[in-house]
Amino acid sequence: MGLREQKKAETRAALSWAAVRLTVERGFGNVKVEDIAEAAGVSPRTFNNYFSSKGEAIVARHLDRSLRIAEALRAGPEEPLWEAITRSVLAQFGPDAEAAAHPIADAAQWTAGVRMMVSEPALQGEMLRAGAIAEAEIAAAVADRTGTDLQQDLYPHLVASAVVASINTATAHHLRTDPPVPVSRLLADALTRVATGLSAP
Amino acid sequence: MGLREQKKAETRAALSWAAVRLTVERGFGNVKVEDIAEAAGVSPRTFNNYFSSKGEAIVARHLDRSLRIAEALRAGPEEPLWEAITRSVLAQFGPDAEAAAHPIADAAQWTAGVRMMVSEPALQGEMLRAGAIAEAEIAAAVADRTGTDLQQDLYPHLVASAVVASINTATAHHLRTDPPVPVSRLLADALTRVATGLSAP
DNA sequence: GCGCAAATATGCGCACCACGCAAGTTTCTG
DNA sequence: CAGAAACTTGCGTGGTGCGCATATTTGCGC
Repeated sequence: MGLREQKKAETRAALSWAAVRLTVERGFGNVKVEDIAEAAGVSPRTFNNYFSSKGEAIVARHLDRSLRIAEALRAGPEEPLWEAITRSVLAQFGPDAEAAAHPIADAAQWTAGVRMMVSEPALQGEMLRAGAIAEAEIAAAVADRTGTDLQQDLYPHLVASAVVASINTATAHHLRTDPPVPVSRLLADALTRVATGLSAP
Repeated sequence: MGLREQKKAETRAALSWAAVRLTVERGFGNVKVEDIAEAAGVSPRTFNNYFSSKGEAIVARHLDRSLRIAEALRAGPEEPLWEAITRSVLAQFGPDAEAAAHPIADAAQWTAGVRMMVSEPALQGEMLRAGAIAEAEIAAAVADRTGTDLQQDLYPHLVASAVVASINTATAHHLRTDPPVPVSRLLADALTRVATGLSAP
């Protein structure tokens, strides 16, 4: 990667991280793009060269992580579909390498801020949209694995949307529970249930 | 219903319908709030008393329909869960009584406009958010039927999100196919697959 | 019928936002 | 090292969401 793309990726990451941090700390409505740009050491106008809205910046990390699921699905070995899916999903929700770069001082306060953030209507839409974008990639990967056709068959899209729905549900439940249940446990449970027909417990 | 609520519902419906029609005809970016308000015979400021954004107005009918699924689920007879779900969902996508009130002149042109509309990023988020709102109601209805706990159990949320995902996937596939496959057929297929474990076809 | 309280519609104003355009500045390439 | 390409920045504009004050309409008790 050249110096150019390097700096670009750094600026993007800095903007996205600043957007998340400030939103969690102050609330969505109390953060101006100007603040985010300043925190990332860049002009306000530049912000919109990277993201077309505050919400997009905040959700960028979630989107990246979701897209990595599709990557992992393509890269993995031959194995039954739902094993591959479970492996690919859990790999993105394990011990987070990024977490080390942004240490959280007060975990409880951070969680409270995150709860505020995800309850913001404007961000809910953006978050779900990120999932939908990843869903398209996942559907393509599933089509490859199963020999189905994206244009003609409902199946790969259905699987992909069920996977994304499982992720959304598991993370939402994680934020709902107190004390918090680990996301990986909830994810594994959700995917297993979906893969076996969602019969009443 | 008193005269007051009556008029309110009418205004709301008029605004939402105007928003959809104008957006389908001209494209999202070429419709101003002012236009929608004018088409509904109301002041621009009043628009924001009903909806807090253009997107919300456009998606209102979709939201209402989705909420009716939860209603139907509560109202229905005792029967196996997935039978009840399928019945409740299909009831909202049958011969549309609303369609009679708003006859479409050129079906092909309308479909093209709808395709433009759903490809608008801002509206995708709003659409998905409407689904998420209905999802909460559906989850509650499922919890009732299955004796599970919304706060503690993942199951009702998982079922609800899978149902909403099925609807989204089926309608998206409907818009993708040419000639169009009936939505009801796609919906029934999707729900059946989800209820039986999404094994490869 | 009648008048009062509550709900609703409207006008006005403000802060913010997304984005096009036209420089200025940095990085890549031969 | 020079020219091209990519990126950043400042400025201006149209549009939006919403708080606040006011006028109008509706519902309700008498």
